[in-house]
Amino acid sequence: MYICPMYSSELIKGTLKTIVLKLLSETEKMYGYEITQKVKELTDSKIVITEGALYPLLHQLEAEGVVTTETVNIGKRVRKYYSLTQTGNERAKEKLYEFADFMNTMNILLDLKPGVNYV
Amino acid sequence: MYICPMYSSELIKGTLKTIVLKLLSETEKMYGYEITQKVKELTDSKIVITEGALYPLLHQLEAEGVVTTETVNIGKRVRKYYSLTQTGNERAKEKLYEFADFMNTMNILLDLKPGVNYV
DNA sequence: CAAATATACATAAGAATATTATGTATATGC
DNA sequence: GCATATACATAATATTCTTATGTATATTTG
Repeated sequence: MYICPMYSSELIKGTLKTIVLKLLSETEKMYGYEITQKVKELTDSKIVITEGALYPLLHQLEAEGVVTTETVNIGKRVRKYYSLTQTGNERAKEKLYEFADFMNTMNILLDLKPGVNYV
Repeated sequence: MYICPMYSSELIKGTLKTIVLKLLSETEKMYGYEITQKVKELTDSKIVITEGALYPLLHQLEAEGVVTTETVNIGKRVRKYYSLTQTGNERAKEKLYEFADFMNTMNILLDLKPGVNYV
């Protein structure tokens, strides 16, 4: 289920966890498929999360106690909701802060104009 | 030669090529060690490029015709200068444009205020 | 002047994170 | 009825980086 992402995959690498934590931090609970669709929608299909990357990450976050799960039956199908724990909320803030700082550093390094559209 | 980088390495992943191409695009020629020092200096040691990552990348870029090399003897030591080819200059522009666009997308996705300091 | 640190290259083993492919199954639109 | 969408999962592979190691010369400092 690969739909030509706009960016060379290198760039997206490493941002997935930050994206997932951010979305969960503002929506109480979300299920995997929902996350992929939300990201696709918000980025106009520029970033497309693959299942092979997302599900293992979610499982890892659960094992770390960052998220808890709740399985709901939708008709005969199963849906697995993820929500942040208290630890998860802190982790989300840390990750967002780190990313913002990283972007500042990259702006300086690459000499991009902060502010307006970088494009 | 690992000097605790400020960011979790995940984030830096994928940006190395962009950084190197950017530096080479504004300095005619640079050698590997010089690149590591310049990045350290410009980022206040927040981003530290390791040799194990840099040298293989430079070799790859040369193999792709993105850079050409010039070996200079400094005393009894060898220094290998890298400079962008014409193809390399275009590649650098593409990479920078892509990265700027990626940052915009991430700003929207993560709901960070564009403009001022993201921190 | 000896030892530590800095300069300068290179590569190999291993870890982390993603892609691609595959599998299973139900639901919906045409 | 068939294609597409929803919804999960995992395994094989690829990519990119860290860590470690190796070689060698130059400079600083106690």
